[in-house]
Amino acid sequence: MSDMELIEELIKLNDEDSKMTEKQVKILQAAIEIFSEKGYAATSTSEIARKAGVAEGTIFRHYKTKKDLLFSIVTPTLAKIVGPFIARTFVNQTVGKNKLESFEEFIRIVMKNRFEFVKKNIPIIKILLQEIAFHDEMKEQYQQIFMDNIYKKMKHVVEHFQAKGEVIECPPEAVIRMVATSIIGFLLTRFLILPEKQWNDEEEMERTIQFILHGLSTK
Amino acid sequence: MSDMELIEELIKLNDEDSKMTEKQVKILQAAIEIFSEKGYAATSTSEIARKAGVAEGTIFRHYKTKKDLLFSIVTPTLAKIVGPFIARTFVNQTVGKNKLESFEEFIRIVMKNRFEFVKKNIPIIKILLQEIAFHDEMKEQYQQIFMDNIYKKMKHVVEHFQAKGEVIECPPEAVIRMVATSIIGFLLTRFLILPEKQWNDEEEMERTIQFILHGLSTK
Amino acid sequence: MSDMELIEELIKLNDEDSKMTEKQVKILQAAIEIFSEKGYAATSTSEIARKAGVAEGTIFRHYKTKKDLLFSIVTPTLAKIVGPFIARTFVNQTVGKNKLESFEEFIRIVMKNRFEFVKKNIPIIKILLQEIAFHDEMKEQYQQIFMDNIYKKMKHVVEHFQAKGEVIECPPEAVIRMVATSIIGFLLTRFLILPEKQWNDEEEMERTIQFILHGLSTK
Amino acid sequence: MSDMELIEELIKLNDEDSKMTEKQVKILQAAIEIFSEKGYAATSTSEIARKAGVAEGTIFRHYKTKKDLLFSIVTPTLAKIVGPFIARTFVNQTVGKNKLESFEEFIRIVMKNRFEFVKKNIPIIKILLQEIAFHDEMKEQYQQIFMDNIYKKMKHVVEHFQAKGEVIECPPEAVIRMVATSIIGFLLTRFLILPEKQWNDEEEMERTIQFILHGLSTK
DNA sequence: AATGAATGAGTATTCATTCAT
DNA sequence: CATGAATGAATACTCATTCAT
Repeated sequence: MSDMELIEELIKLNDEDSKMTEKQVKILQAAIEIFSEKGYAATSTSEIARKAGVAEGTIFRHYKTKKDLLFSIVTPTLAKIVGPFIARTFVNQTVGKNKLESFEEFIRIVMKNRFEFVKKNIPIIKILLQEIAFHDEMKEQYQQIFMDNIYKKMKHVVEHFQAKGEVIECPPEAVIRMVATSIIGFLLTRFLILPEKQWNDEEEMERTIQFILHGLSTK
Repeated sequence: MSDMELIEELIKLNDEDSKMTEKQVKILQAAIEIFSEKGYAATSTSEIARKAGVAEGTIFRHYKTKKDLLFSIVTPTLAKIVGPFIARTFVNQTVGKNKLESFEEFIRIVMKNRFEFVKKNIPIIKILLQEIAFHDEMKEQYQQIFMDNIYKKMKHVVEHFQAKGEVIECPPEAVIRMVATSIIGFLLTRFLILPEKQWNDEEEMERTIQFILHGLSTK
Repeated sequence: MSDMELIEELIKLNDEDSKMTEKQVKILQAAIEIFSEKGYAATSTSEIARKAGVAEGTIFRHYKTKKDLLFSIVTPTLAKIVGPFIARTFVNQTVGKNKLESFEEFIRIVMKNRFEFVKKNIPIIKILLQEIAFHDEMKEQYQQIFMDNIYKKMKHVVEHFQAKGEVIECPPEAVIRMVATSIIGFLLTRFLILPEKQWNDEEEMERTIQFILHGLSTK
Repeated sequence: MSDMELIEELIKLNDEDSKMTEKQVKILQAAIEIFSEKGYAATSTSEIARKAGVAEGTIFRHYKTKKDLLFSIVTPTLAKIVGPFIARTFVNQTVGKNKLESFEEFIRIVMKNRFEFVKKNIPIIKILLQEIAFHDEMKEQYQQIFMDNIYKKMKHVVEHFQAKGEVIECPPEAVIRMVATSIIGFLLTRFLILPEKQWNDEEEMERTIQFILHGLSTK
C-alpha cells in the first residue's frame, strides 16, 4: 500500500480545489482497501468509518453517498489508465517522429508501462474490474475513454505497422483485441490470479511479447 | 434463457435424488438472472422471491441460506467447466490413440467446445467470475478442479506437442497461460464485453486460433 | 425420563377417548424435553418435530396450536398436583377417622408424597413454574384448583391441629404459607437449584420437617 | 415504576462513563416492563421500540443484541442483591464488634432489608427469576456472586450463633437453606404470587421471623 | 470540520400454521 | 394418519443517510 501512486494522485486531484483533510485521506484509503477485499455492495459505510478511524457521519460530509465515494476512487483511475495513450510523446514516439522503429518496441513499451501501473494499483484495479459490470455510468465512462483514446491511438499504430508489413493484415480491432488480451491476461494472472507464485517477471514479459509478435507476424 | 443447458442440468442433478419442485426451479432461474445482473451481494432474497413468484420463506425451505443458493448454482457449473477435460476421449483423442494429429486440431477443438459452453451459460459464468473473488470456498473449489483436471491434462498435451516440435520449448504453464488467455480473452470480449457488436464468429475464432498457433510455433 | 409417571398418565388420559398414536407420544416427549430446557416461547415447533422424528405438519394434526400442545402437557399435571389432597383417604387419614394422630405425621406424609411426585416429574414441573407466570388461563386454572382443593383441605387440617394445641394460633393461611414455603423450598433446592449436590434425602427431609414442626409448635 | 431504585442505579451506572441518552433510558424502562410481563423470549425488539417511542434501530445502537439488553438490566441487579452482604458493616454488625447481640436481630435485619429491596425492584426480580433458568452465563454469574458473598458471610454468621447456642447444631448450609427458603418464600408470596391480597406486612414479617427462630432454636 | 445519536426502510432468516397429496 | 411444500407475517439486526450539537 506504500507505493500506491494512484491514491496519491487522488489526494492531489482533490487537493487542488478543496484541500483534502487528513480524515478524508483516511476514508479513501479505508474504502479502497475494503471495497477491493469484499466488493462495493458487501462493504458497509460503518466498516469504512471504523477502519478509517472517523465517525460514521464524517464520510457523508465529504461524499454525498456511498456511490459517490466509489466513483471518487474509480473515476480518476479510469483516466489514469489512458494515461500513456494520451501523452503526446507516446504517439510521436511510436509513429510520429519515427523514434520508435518497430512494433516490437511498441509492444514492449506498453507492456512495461502497464506492468508498473497495475503493480502499483492492484486494489483499485480490482475494484474497477468488479464494479464496472454493475454500474452503467462507469461502463459508459470507460467505453468513452477507451474509444476516444486507447482504441483510436492503438488503431493508428496498428495500421502504421500493418502498412510497414510488420503486422499481419486483418481488422485492426482484432489485432488490438489479441494484443490487449495477451497483455491483460498476463497482468491479471501475475497480480490477481496467481500473485503468490514465484514469477520471473522479465522472462515472463519477454515471453508474452514474443508470443504476441510471433502471433501477429507476417512471416 | 431458452438454450441454457446448465440450468437444465442443475434441475436434473437434484432431480435424481430429491425431486425439485416447480417453485424451486423458478427460484433457481430467478436467482441466476438477478445474481448475474446485479451481483450476489446486491441481490435481496425478497427480490428473488418476487421474480420467482414464491413467498420469501419458500427460498429458505430449499436453500438454508442465500449463500447456499449461490453455491447450488455455481458448484455444478464449476464441475461442468472441466467437462471436456475429464472425458476419457479427450486425451485419447489428443495424444493417446493418435487420432488427433496436430496441436492445431487440439486448439480448435478446445476453442469450439468452450465457445458453445460459454454461449449457453453466459449468466452463470458472469456470476462465477464475479463471485469467485469474494468466496474463498469457491476459489478453493475452482483451484482444486483446475489443477487436478485442466492443468494436468493440458500440461500432458503441451508436452506431447513440444516433444513433436510443434510447440516452442518453454515452461508448459507459460504455454497454457497464453493459450488460455487468448481463448478466454476472445470469449469474454465476444460474450461479455462487446456482445452487441456484429461478430463473425467463425472468422474470429479462426483468427484467434491462428494467432495462438503462430505465437507458439517453433518456426 | 424412564420413571416419568406423568407422561405415562398423559398418554393414558388421551388414550381413553382417542387412542394416542406412537407419533403423538413422541411429540409429547420431545415437547416436554425441549420446553423444559429452553422455555415455551424459545422453542420452535420445527425443533419439536425434528426431535420427535415426525413431520412438521403432524404436530398440528394432534394439537391445533403450539399453545394447545403446552396445555396438553401442563393441565393434567396441574390436576396431578392436587392428587393426594383430593383422595378421600387423605383427609380421613388425617382428621376423619383419627388414623393420623399428629401434625408431624401429616407433614411427613405430605413431604414424602410430594418428594416422590417432584422427583418423577421434574421437567414438567419446570415448564409449569416457568409458564404459569405468562399464561393467565394457566394461572386461573391453578388458582381454582389450589383454592378448591389444597387450600381448603389444608385449612381444615391446620385448624384441626390448632384446636388440638399442636400448632400455634395464627391465621391458617400463614401456617399454610410457611409449611408450603419450607417444603417447596426444599424440593426446588433439591431438584432444580442444586440437583448435582450430594444429598442425603432422608436426613434433609427430616431436618426440614423438624424445622417446620418447631417453627409452628406451641411449646 | 416510580420508586424503582434499581433503574435509577442502572442509569447512573452507565452515566458515569458514557452518558446515557434520554432515548436509552426509555429503552431500558420499556424493556424492563415488557420483559417482566411477557418474558424475554416472547418480547420482540419492535415492541420495545414502540413502547419506548424510538426507532427499532436505536435499540441496537446502544445494545449490540437483544441479549445484551437483557444482561444490561440483569447484571447490575445481580450485584445489588449481594449489596448488604458485602457491606463491611454487615458482618461487623453481626459478629465482629458484637454490636448485634442475637440471631433474631440478624434475621430481622436481613428480612427488612430484602423486603425493601424486593418491593422496589419487582419487575427486574421477575425477569431475573425467569431468565436465570435459560442463560448459563447468568446462572454462573449468580452462582459465583452467591457463593463468594452471601453464602460465605451467612455461613460465618450461622456458625457464630451455633457456637453461642442460639441455633441448632446442623450443617450451616441446611440452616441457610431453611432461613433463605422462609424469607424468599414470604417475599415471593407477598409480591409475586398474591400481591393483590391485603397484607399486614409488619405482622407477617414478624410471624415469619418467629417461625424461623423457633424452627432453628435449640430450646 | 467532525461527531455520533437517531432513523426508517431494508436484510436474511425463522415461525406457526395450512393444505394438497 | 402422516407428510412436507408453501406461506406471509414476524424476527433480530444492519444499512445508508440525516442532523443537532
